[in-house]
Parts: sequence; structure tokens; C-alpha cells
Amino acid sequence: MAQKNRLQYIVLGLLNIESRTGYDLTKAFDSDIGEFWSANHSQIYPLLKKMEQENLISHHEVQVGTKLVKKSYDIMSDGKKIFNDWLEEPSEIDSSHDEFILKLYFIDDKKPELLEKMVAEQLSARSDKLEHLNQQMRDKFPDQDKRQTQYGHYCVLKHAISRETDYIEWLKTI
Amino acid sequence: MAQKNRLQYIVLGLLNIESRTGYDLTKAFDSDIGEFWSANHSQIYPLLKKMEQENLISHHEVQVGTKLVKKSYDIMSDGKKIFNDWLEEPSEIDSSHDEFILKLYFIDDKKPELLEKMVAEQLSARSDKLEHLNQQMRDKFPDQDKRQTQYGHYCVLKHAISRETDYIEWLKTI
DNA sequence: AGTCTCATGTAACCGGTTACATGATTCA
DNA sequence: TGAATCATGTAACCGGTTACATGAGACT
Repeated sequence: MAQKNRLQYIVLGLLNIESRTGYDLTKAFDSDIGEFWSANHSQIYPLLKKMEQENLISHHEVQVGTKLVKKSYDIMSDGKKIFNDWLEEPSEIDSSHDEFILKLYFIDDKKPELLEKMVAEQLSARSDKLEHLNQQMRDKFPDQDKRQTQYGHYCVLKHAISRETDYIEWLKTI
Repeated sequence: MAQKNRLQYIVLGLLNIESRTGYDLTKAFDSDIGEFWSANHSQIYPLLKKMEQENLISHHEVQVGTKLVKKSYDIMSDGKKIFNDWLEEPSEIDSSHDEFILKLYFIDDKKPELLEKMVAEQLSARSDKLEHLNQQMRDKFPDQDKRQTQYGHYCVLKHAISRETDYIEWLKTI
């Protein structure tokens, strides 16, 4: 089976806001999107080519100065469809990149019922994970002794619990 | 330039605790280490082979039952050296995996002065990042208006700030 | 006897990073 | 005119995922 290709959804999400060039898209990863995803132009340009072949996006040319012609990409109906389908899908929780955050970035005030569903799903999944982490803590560090001899491991677990707790608190504010 | 190959350091860190088979190492990523890193056996076995060729580790054979022979890997002096050198290096902050967490896991109570240095470094870097995020918030969402029309983006940024704040608080407890 | 876990490997593929390469536009 | 930025592409490589493949040991 193929891998996720989440970068494609980010590109679609950005083009869904407005038409952009490959350069514009690359820039977006240096600022906003850069907080939670990164991509280089060497990955963007071939991807745009592939997505255009698949009819998810198209491009129109924009004359700049006397010689330079920019390619500005636009999302097409097929692209909009797979982007919206992706938004509706459940988000994977245990991946190295947070898929929920990714989707949340593209949610605007037009979809309150979807947002509510997504947040409820995340709350449930994150609460389960927190419970699992708390169980790990009880199993592995029941007393002060182990906390000293495996101090690093103890700290890492404490951090995971703290992070998850913070995540849940944040979810509740959405 | 080559990429980081942090998996190699995890393998060295685990073998530095005790001799293990490829299977044991793989299992470690399903439990403990799994909280912050993942690896499949298809990645472990070729890596062990490569690391043995580079004289970082060696293996001895262990007879199990009548036919099965396990390969149990041991860290060698070259391996210990590059592992300890890595622990001393500054940790990259803006990577998709948290390198500081990785190192912390392997720190035991024998290196208090190194731990102190690492924590101070992280505190400084994380504080800078938090300040940057706060600046972003001031720039992009100065008033209620933008927070509504780009609600998802606002939430993501709020989360980044919350996460960073929590991280700093946790660092202070180490 | 059959199923689950232990145990070790390879191959194909994908996503991402680094480096190579070129040229136009803008602004000081 | 020279430097910084805009703009677009390709190639080599690496790390990680999925799938293919095989067999032994433990336990019911």
C-alpha cells in the first residue's frame, strides 16, 4: 500500500484559499505552515506536476516583466473533492506529524459541525492515550527508587503525560 | 551531506544498557521507545549489519533449543565513543522528532553535569521559540476579527504556544 | 495438530533532504 | 552593476513503510 502523502492535502488546502505559484507554496512552509510542517521547493515542483496530471489542479501563466512567466496553480473540482473527503476522514493520532492540527489549520468558520465532530474524536483518542501513559507511569515508576536510576526515562514519560494533558486542555478550548 | 541517522544512536543507547537481539530492539520500539520513536524490524536488521561492518557493534551467537541460533548484539568501544559524543552535541530543536527527548531517555543518574548543561541549552532555545510564537500571535491575530475568519489557524497557533509553554515548565522540573 | 510468538532476513517503494543548475526581476 | 530575492526545475541519496519470505519454539 502507498504512504499517506499529506503534503498533497496541504497544497490542496492552500490552493483552496487562493491561486499560488510553486514559489508561493514553498514560502508558505517557511512561515505559517512551517510551525507544523516543512517542505522544500524540490519536493513541491514535482508534486505540482504530478497533481496536475491527475487533474486535481491546473495552472495558468502569468507574465511578469518582459521574459519571466510564472505558473500559478488553481485547485480543480477533483482536487476540492479529495481535499474535503480528507477533512472528513478520522485523523490518525500516532503519527510523527499531527494530522488533526493539519486539518484544523484549514478549517474556517464555515464548517462548525465538522469541527465539533473532529474535536470530539480527538478528545476521545487523546484521553485514551493519556490513560495509557498514566498506566505506564504506575507500572514502571511506582516508587522513588526507579525514578532515580532511570531518571531520563522517568522525565520523558512525565513529559509525555504533561504534553498529552496540555493537548486535552487545549482541545477543550476549541 | 548525509542525513542524521538518529536510529543508530537509539540502537547504540539500547545496546549500551545491555546486549540485545534485533528482535529485542524491534520490541523496544513497540513499548518504551515507542512513545517518541518508531522503527520496524526491516529497518533494524540491515542497520545492525551496517553498524557491525563499521565496528560500532559486534554480535555473539546464542543457542536456543536445538536449531535456533540468536544473534545478540554488543556495543563496542567505537560505538560507545560516537554515542557519548552524540550525547554531548547540541540538540537540534526544529526537527520533526525531538532530539533532546531522545538523549534524555538515555541519561541516567551518572551524568548530572551533562544533564544540567543540556537542560539549560533547551530552556534557552525553547524560550526563544516561544517568544517567536507570541510575536506571530501579536502580528497575525491582534483583534477578534481575524480570530474568527481564520479560526483554525488561530487555534493551531494557540496550541503551539501552549505546547511550548508546557515544554518549558516541564524543563524547569528536571 | 494448530496457533501464537520468537526470530531473521530481503525487496519495492515513497516521502523528504541535500545538492546541482539556471535565469529573471527588483532595488540599492 | 551587483546583490538579494523571485522563480523553476532535476538528480542523488537517505530514512522509513509496506510487503514478501521463511522457519523455530512455546503453549494449548
